[in-house]
This record gives sequence, C-alpha cells and structure tokens, in this order.
Amino acid sequence: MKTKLDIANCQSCVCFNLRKASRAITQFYDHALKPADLKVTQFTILVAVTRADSITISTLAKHLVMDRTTLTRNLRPLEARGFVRVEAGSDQRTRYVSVESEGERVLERALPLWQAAQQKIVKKLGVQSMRDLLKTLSETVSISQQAP
Amino acid sequence: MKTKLDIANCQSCVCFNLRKASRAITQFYDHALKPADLKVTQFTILVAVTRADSITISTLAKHLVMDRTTLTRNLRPLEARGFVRVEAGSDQRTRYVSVESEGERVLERALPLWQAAQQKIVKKLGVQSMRDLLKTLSETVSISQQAP
DNA sequence: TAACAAAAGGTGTAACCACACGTAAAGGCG
DNA sequence: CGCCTTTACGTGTGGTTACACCTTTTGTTA
Repeated sequence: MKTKLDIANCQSCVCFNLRKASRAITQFYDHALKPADLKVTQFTILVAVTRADSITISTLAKHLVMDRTTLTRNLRPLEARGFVRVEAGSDQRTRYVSVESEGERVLERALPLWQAAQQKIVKKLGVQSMRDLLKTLSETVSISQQAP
Repeated sequence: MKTKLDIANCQSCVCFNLRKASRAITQFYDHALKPADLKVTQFTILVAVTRADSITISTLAKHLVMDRTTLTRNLRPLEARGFVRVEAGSDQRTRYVSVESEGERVLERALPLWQAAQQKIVKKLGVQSMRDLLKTLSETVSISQQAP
C-alpha cells in the first residue's frame, strides 16, 4: 500500500523530533529546578524580565519568540506568586513587566540549579555539538518564521 | 551585580532554545497541515498508529516518547472525529488504538502537505545539517532520560 | 478636526503537557 | 487459595500554547 510506504518517512519529521526532544529536555530541566519550585518556562521568563529591567508584554514576547497571548497567561502564575509586577505605562495601551524582590530571590536560588542541569547536558553532548545544535535551532526558527 | 552577570549565560540554555525552536516549527507545520484540518501532533499520532496497526496506549506513548496520560488526552480529539478507535484487549487492563477508515482518508490528504513542509525545511537547512540535527536531538532525548 | 488605520492588549476556546493520585486486572508466590 | 506486587489505565489539577476575535488607545491623514 502506498500510504504505508510514505509513512516510513515520517520518522525523520523535523517537527516531531524537535517536539520530542523539547518534551524530554523540559522534563529534565523542570526536575532540576524543582528545589526552587520553578518550571523552566517560568525560569526563562523571569530571566528575560530581569535582563530587560522593565519591558512591555509584546516586546518581551518578541524576545522569547512566543505568542503574545501565551506570554500573558504564562505571566499569571509568576504574578500570582509575587515574582513579577505588571503595570500600565504612560502609553495607556502598554503594560510593563518588571521583577519584584521575591522574584529576584527565587532566581538566585534557581540559577545554580539551572547551571548544573545545563552543565550536565553540555558535558554529555559535547561543547561543539551543542554549539552546532544552537546554531541549527536558531536557523530553524528563522526559516519557520519567513514565508507565511 | 552577580546575578545580572550569571543571567547573560542563559541565552545559551539548551532547553529554552529547544522549546523556542519547537514552538516556531510547530506553527510552521500546523499552518502547512491546515488544509487537512490536522495539527502536527495529531498527524504524528495518526502516523504512529497507522504504522503500528493496533497498539496499546502505553506502548504507543513509549514510541512517541510522550507521557502516557498526555497521549490519552491527545487521542480524544482524534477519537471524537472518528479517526481512531480505542477498545479493550483480551487483557482487560489494556486499551488498543487503531485507525479508522476516516483516519486513513485524512492521513492521505495530510501526507503531501507534511511532505511539502518537511521539504521546505530540509532544503533551507541543508541535508547534512538536518541529519546532524536529528542525531543531536536523539542524543538529547537519551541524555534527558538517563539519570533521574 | 473628524475619520481611519495601526498598535497594544485581553478573553474565549481548544488543544498540548505531565505530575500526583487512584482503580482494576493480571501475575507471582508462600 | 489468598496475599502482594506489577501493570495498564484514567482523572484532577495546573501550567503551556496559539488562533480568532474584541476593546481601547495612539497616530495619521484627508
């Protein structure tokens, strides 16, 4: 049957394999960050906000290559736990996100945990492989975004 | 400030970059599969079930490197639309998944769409880069799963 | 300046994801 | 045979993801 043959190809689906790896490594990092009671997504957002100091939701979403509405909802748990603050800017349309002191504290606790997890991955993968991986991932993002 | 310096490193977080690429490419494939009214996750599951013919939920989850409970819920929309059937086996604990004829039909329609999307990515990335990417992704999955 | 377009953001809806916990069936063993 | 462990699976809960659609505010232009 023709379909059966075509299906064999799907093993090499870039999307499937990326999603699979994404799931696996997310569990790895989530587990590593457990002592800080942070998910890796939350850690990522917290880092981005800290780095930016004060930033609108849309701009932050662009930085993270994340849908604006996704970010809005992902900020909710962080806001509820007092890690970030969201407030209107002088332009009444905008909302600025900034880190609260409680957020800084949890980030201090999470950073070494992240570092350890990252180290483990880099060590097993090898520095060069990781560099290549990050480069290809970056290209993949670019490709995915062009040509709607 | 020490924290600020540490934070600079997080740009190279393997997890963040994998998740970012995963989001981007998922949108790319989802868009490509839109004419077949399938998400890439659903396409993936449909392919895996078709390939396996008839398979328990747990085994299928292992194949897809996906949490069993996630798969249970991901099957729901496919079941609701009559693409797959889930029924108990002779072992009363197990539930076997198989493709319905409606599922085969939609898969026929989706396959060329997937092929086109995949082709675009491979062409832009280059065959060798893609091969390296898949290899590294596979390693990443293995690494993430060892050492709890 | 009034009208219209662009920018920033939220909500409804629906899917994806997994941990913690619970249930029932099957298998193994004293 | 009765007890215990393992296996297979579902649900509750809470977070992640994004499309479609809507509102408000700002900027532009006829």
